[in-house]
Amino acid sequence: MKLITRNTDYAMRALCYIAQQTKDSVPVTEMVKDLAIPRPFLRKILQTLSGEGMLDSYRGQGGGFSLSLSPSKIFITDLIKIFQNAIQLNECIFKKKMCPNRKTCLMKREMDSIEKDVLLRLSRISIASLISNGNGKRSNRERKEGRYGEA
Amino acid sequence: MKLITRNTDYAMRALCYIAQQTKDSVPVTEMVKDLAIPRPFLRKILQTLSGEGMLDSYRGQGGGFSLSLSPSKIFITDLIKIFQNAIQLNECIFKKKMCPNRKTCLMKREMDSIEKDVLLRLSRISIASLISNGNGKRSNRERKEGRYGEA
DNA sequence: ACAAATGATACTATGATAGTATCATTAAAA
DNA sequence: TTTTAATGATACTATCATAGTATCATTTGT
Repeated sequence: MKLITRNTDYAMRALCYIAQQTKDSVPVTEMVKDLAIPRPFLRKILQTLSGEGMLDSYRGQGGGFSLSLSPSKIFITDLIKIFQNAIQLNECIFKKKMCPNRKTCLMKREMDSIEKDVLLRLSRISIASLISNGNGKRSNRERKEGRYGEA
Repeated sequence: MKLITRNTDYAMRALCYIAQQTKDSVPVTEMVKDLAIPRPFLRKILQTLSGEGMLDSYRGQGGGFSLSLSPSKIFITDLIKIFQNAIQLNECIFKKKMCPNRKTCLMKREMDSIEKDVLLRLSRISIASLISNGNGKRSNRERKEGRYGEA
């Protein structure tokens, strides 16, 4: 019963990471050093994000990836849509077989409502809201301390 | 991204079914006729429910299963606990690596909160609330109409 | 030319979920 | 007392989404 898969998880981390860099573009090699993500997997994920228009990519030496959108305009639900087939918590498990005296069974109604609520809440979490100072750039102090603190 | 697995789903249906019968005990053979669940799978599920103290079982000819508890005291979260290892929607995916300037990252806080809310809501759905008249017994009219209506 | 990057794409591995199979035991009924 | 219809226990197999790997082609700065 997981809400977020690795794909989505890693994508979030990578986007946060890129958002926090000052460079024009960030190569995979650099991300792999800081984020604990297998290189080929991360590569695939970034390619997907690039294909989906969330990242701009630059080939060749000195190339890498940069955000196509402002960190405040990238939401977790966007990533879930890309990496997790269905955002469907239920699929009318009773298929009209149960709850004979109701137009729509309580189960389905509740599940639909829960799902709607979960998605609404996830849709409010942006990349910007996940990084420290919220402006998408990492402060010098943060950069100097290296990696991400254990706090 | 499923909240409810087949195990849980089938268990719910079976419990609803049993709750709606007037007999003292309901054999698998009978359930299989009405519910669209593979017999050996349903058997396994019922055995589990029996082992967990949610069903009483009677062996031998004329045997079967009956509810150990009132339908109003059996909740979906009970079944999820039995059949779905973790009721955990997230597992602190950032593992303290992100959100350097916060004691607890927004992501984790939000996910925990969402999870709590989902579970609270699921914990309110009882077997009784899923069956038509709520008293755990099927009316004669309902029984006569056979199966479960498409309404 | 070389090195360092992404693009495209096919492949493998793992694990949870889903489902099957079989033999043993019980108990009512013929 | 034998048969039959039920559950108990338990081991096995199948499927599928998730997770991850591998490789060759292309681009581009030095």
